[in-house]
Formats: sequence, structure tokens, C-alpha cells
Amino acid sequence: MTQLQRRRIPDAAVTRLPVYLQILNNLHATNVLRFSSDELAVLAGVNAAKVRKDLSYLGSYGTRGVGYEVTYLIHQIKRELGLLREWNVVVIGAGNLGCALAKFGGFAPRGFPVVGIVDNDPKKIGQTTGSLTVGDVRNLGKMVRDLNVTIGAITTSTATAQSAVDALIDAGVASILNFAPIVLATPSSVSVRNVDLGVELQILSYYEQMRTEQSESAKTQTKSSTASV
Amino acid sequence: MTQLQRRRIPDAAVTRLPVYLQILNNLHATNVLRFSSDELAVLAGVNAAKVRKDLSYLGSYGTRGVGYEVTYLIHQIKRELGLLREWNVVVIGAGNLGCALAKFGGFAPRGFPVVGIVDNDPKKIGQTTGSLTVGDVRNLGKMVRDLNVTIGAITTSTATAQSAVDALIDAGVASILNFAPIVLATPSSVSVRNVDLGVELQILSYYEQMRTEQSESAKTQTKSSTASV
DNA sequence: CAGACTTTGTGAAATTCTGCACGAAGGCAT
DNA sequence: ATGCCTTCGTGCAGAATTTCACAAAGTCTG
Repeated sequence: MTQLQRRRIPDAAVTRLPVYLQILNNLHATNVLRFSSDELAVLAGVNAAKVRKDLSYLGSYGTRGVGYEVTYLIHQIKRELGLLREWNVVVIGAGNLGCALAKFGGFAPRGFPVVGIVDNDPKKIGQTTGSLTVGDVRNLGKMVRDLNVTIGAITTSTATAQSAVDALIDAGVASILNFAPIVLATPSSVSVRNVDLGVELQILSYYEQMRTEQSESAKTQTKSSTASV
Repeated sequence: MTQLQRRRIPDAAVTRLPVYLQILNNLHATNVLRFSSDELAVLAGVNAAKVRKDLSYLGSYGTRGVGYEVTYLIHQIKRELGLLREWNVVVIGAGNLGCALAKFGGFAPRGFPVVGIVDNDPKKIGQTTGSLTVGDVRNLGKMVRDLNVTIGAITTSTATAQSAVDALIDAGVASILNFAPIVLATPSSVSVRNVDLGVELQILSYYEQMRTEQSESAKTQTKSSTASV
């Protein structure tokens, strides 16, 4: 029972906590003070017991017979996810997507300021996008150190994505958001989250086809699946 | 009892098949004819037994002692995922992201042509983006029927995302790619895939914080578990 | 303050997913 | 053909995740 070390939260629960946080922020914005696991479960589209178990990984912050306090739970989730501080982001690849991310102001207020953008194309280096100037990818190491970067977003072409991630890891960045449609080779100490619309569409295609075939065979069976990233 | 119906593939496997397909397409492009489960496992960053089990859901298409044929497997995965036909996509919300998706030509060649884009803002309706003209969301039903749309991509503001998905479901669309940072309320017969960069960043934040704390404590602790996503 | 009512927190069962281990099935060399 | 080598396909056990079910702990009412 001596649990000085932080409790480890199951991966599956970690992916749901940001969703809960989003919902609680909305509740807070509409002046809701308290919520029950049942209410949150409906809003998040999951089982109520799962909500309670997920929240219990943070500690026992509910009150039996009453529920949870919105603001307090928001704080606890933020604490657990490491959102009480900022994590600086650098974008690699100053193409359409990279520049859009750099210009988009929506990440800084959520704690993920984009503090730099780099490319390997001499024609792009030096151009400005939003409030940032595109740097040379060869100076990535210095940039990471000077600007205290912890997260790298890869928006390069597929062909250069692997060298981009190698450069990031070299520079000491261990959290990567990858937009290139490729599986990156990384040591297991590095976290990678892939965002690939092609993959998402193909997953939808599978379930769509299942439905199509099912309604064509016009019989019993109504099994469906909903998936979230 | 009678198993005329298609084998049901586990959800976890369905999400990996598109990744395998991607890799096999690359192998094909570099004139590789055959591959073993081991080779694909390395490229996909997963266990070889998992690869074999995943592929076995398609049928027994490997040759013992030899491996799998690249082109044949590509075809089988496409068949299973429903990628031998096209699935038409409509974009709801003609903002930055919506227009970018409409203009981006990368989906049509992969079997997901964007055939329409709509908005509810009179100022946007009638404008052209790429080869498409922004339609009125009130005509969504007709558009879905006339253009045989099966997938809807929601790129509206958070505030209008729910009414957008309601309209899609009304129109008979049951596969939804949602970019709005909100959990959509949908019947269980509808498939939803969420793409939310904020959620992804927050997940990365959790594991980054775990690493940070671990390297800071870097003492006395006997139990050290490595976190990898 | 007692009893009815609500909702949490969590063991335990059920389900899903993963990975090992090995028999089966092919190729290849002699 | 025979025997060796490689690699698939899969049964099974263990891990992870989800769900159930209920005691515990609180509120509320009269």
C-alpha cells in the first residue's frame, strides 16, 4: 500500500481522460457545478462504471450520493495529464499543414504553444508563417534546447518523415505527433501518436461495407461498432 | 449456426489492416514480390504472431516456408476493408479545414472522392473551392441521394457539429469522420471516427510527464516501468 | 434521528486482445 | 525420395479491458 510512486493509469483510460476533460470544460462554461458518473457517461458515450473506474485512477474525488465537482475534477484531470504546465511544440515541415498548425492559434491556449517551425527546403527557410520564421532543420537541436521543446509534430512528406523523426529524437524530443502516412521507426522510449485520415476513412469503409452487406442479405443481426481515436 | 455471414474481424485488427495495406503498397512500389510475417511485423512495429493472426482473418493466403505475395495480399485486404469500390464523401463546413479537404486531391485516388461540400453560412454558399461549389446544408438530403454519398466529414464549429451530424444521419449517412472537438450523440448503428489534435497532444502530455517525473526521481525506486504508446 | 434514496468505489466476472509455442505444410539440396 | 529448413496458422494461456453488481457512504425528508 506504500504508493509513493505515481499510480500508473491504464493506456485505455489515458485516451479517455482528455475526452472527459473536454466535456467538463463545456459543463463549466455553462455553469454546471456538479455531475454524476451517469451524466458524464451519457455525454461521453461510454458506460457509467467505466467513467467511475477511470476517474478513480485519479483518486477518490467523488462524493457518494452526490457526484463530482466540475471544477475540482477538471483540475485533477489536468494534473494527472500534465496539463498544469505548458509543453512547447515544434513543427517539422513548412508545407500546407505545417504552416496551418503554426498559424492556428488554438493550441497555445490549451497549453501547447507552437514555438518553432523548420524545413529542409532553402526556399522555405526564412519565410514567415503567422508569428514564426521557418528555421533550418539542421538547427533543430539548438532550437529544441533554446526553446525547451518537448513535442514534435511531423508534417513533412512521407519520404522525409523518418529522417525528421530521427532528427527529433537526436535532439531529445520523445513525444511525436505524426501526420505522415507511414509507420515511424522509433525506440520504445518514444511516444508516437499517428494522425492519418486515410487510415480513418478505410476503417469507416470496413464498417460501412459490413452494414451494406448486412442490409443486402436482409436478415437478422444488428451488430455495429463505434470507434474513437 | 449457419455461417454464411462474413467472418467478423475484431475491432483491434480492423484498425491495423489499413496500416498493413499502406506498408504493402510501399513494398509493391519498390518491386518487392513477397514478404514474411516477420518482415511486415518489423515494418509495422508489432508482433509477428499478431500479423499472422490479423492476416488469417482474411483467409489462409500465405504459403508456409515462403510467406505472402504482396499483390495478392493487397487485393485481399482491400476486399475485406471494402476498398474495391469507391465511397463518396461529403464535407460539412466550408471553413479552412473543410475547404482544404475539398481541394486536397489525395483522397480520390485512394477511393474516397470528395463529391460535395456544404455550409449553412449564406456568404459561403455558392463560392467555389477546388472543383466544387459550396452547397446549402439544407439540400444535404438531396445531395446525398443524387451523389450516392456514404461518408460525411464534419469540419464545422463545435457549436454546429451536432446539428451537422443530425442532418447527416437524417440523410442516411452512417459513417462519420468528425474533426470537431466534441463527442457526437449518435445511434449505435452509426460509425464515428474522431480526429482531435487536442486530445492527441494531451495524451502525449501524459506520457511525457511520466517520463519527466521518472527521470527526476531517478533514485531509490525499485519498480521502473517504461511507458510507450 | 431514522429510514429512504442516491451515487460512488471497487471486487469479481466476462470479454477482448496479445503473444508464445508448436504442429503443419511447403521449398530446397542432395 | 529423404531430410532439413523456413514460415504459416492457430490453440491456449496470460494480460488488459470492460461490465456487472453491490456494499459503503453520503444526502434528504419528515
